[in-house]
Amino acid sequence: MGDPRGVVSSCHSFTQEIHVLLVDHEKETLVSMARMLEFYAYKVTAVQSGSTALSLLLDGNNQFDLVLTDIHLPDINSFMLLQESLNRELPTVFMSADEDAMLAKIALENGACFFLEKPTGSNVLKSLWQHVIKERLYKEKMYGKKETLHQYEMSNQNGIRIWNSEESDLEGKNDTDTSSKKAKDGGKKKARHIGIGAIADDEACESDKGSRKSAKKFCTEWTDELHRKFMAAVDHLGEGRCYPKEILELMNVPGLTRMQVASHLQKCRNDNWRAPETRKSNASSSQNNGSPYKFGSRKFGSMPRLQKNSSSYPETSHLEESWVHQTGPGIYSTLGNSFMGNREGEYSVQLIQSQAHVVPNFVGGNIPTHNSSIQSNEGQIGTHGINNVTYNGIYLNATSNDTRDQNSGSMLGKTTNQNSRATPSYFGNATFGADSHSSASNQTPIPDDFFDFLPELEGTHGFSKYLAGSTTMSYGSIPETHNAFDVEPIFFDRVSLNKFH
DNA sequence: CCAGCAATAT
DNA sequence: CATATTGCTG
Repeated sequence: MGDPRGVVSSCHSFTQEIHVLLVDHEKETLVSMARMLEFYAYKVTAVQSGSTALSLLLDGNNQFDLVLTDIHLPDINSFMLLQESLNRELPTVFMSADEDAMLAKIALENGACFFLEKPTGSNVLKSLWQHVIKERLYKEKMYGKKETLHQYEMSNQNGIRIWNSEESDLEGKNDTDTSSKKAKDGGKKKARHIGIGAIADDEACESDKGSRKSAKKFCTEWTDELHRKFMAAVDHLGEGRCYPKEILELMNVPGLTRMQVASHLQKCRNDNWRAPETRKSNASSSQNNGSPYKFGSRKFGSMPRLQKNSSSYPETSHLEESWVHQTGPGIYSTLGNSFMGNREGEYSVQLIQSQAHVVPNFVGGNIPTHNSSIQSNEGQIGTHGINNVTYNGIYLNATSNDTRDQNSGSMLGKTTNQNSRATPSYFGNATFGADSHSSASNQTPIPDDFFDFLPELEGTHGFSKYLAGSTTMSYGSIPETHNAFDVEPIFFDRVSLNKFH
């Protein structure tokens, strides 16, 4: 790792590199793809011949996470490779230079999880890791092994993790009886339970005795990152005026729920929260001592639900300093620095969380069985969807056409330090930021040039159309609930904490 | 409907 | 233990 180019890539937050077995007879393609993959922090083993690939697979010394191969291999039938790959439960991605839809279909039907057209855009490659995750999720669901995911979760700093509710609610609590209050049926059932979360040390959760597979409760760990965002939002809103809902919107963390924020807020108000690092040490003595996060008691305001006084709305001045005009992916937010910013003058202000939009999503994904609604390319791949964007401090409700993930060309030279990393996050059912229709008050037309700097989508989308039949398209809005594996890939490319020596 | 709080659950 | 959830009050 430690990508010398400082590239923010989607793999960085994994503990483990994703090891790709790349197979392509054509040398040029092989090399360029390998480079691209490495650029995105994959570990790559590139081979030109199918037989070599096969033997690598067979020998078992290599722990690949994903196989990416041209479907046309001169020496062997690529489906043999596929077969072997599937035997090892490796997600397998085929690619092909020619647009052979039939072949693509066959490949998908036979277990390939994706089918790409060559040449393949970097954005597609960048998102390949998601197939790995998806595969693991699938295994977890099938076999109930959680260990599979574990290693990936361990280092996810931002801490978004997926969980799919739906299976749990079947048995969990049907609320059958008593009809308490919730019984009003209505729309949302309890689909909301996603989990986001960061991993925490996790062992805490070993409580499952095996019987109830899905009873797990996932929590989000309030990592520094998350808390920083939280604090930034709080600061932005003003001490007396920080309500969970607004904080949530400002934080703009997919999957985070209002309740969670409220809970965290509650804790912070009581000064009961410690940063993860400072946790494990003795809680005994004066706890508030060494913690970097110690707020004056009245940092959050107790709850003056009053004055909407516009005049005293938080000065934007300090915010403007923190804008980061990054040409990176996606979205720009002002959040991020205020809390850490001044601490010991250690960090410069800046950073930003950019939320790059949807990447060619598991389109074409052929994860066995779950009927899920794989979203169609045409419909969803773009960014019709997540539309909460902060721009110059103003919430936009964008309905864009093409703010997709971009290649990182523009970030090449400038992103920076070893601290930069990306945190891919994925989730099952999530509540995104604000709901799109509520606060009309906050909305503002998008400046004409807002999307101008966003790169064009390049590359191929793969063959998702073959699944279109079973698809629920969702243009323009986030579906309320997702299927279990309907994972929305969202990248948080972030450059954070630029240390100023 | 939502914020806030406290207690309780996991 | 840290979070999530619930029940209650406004």
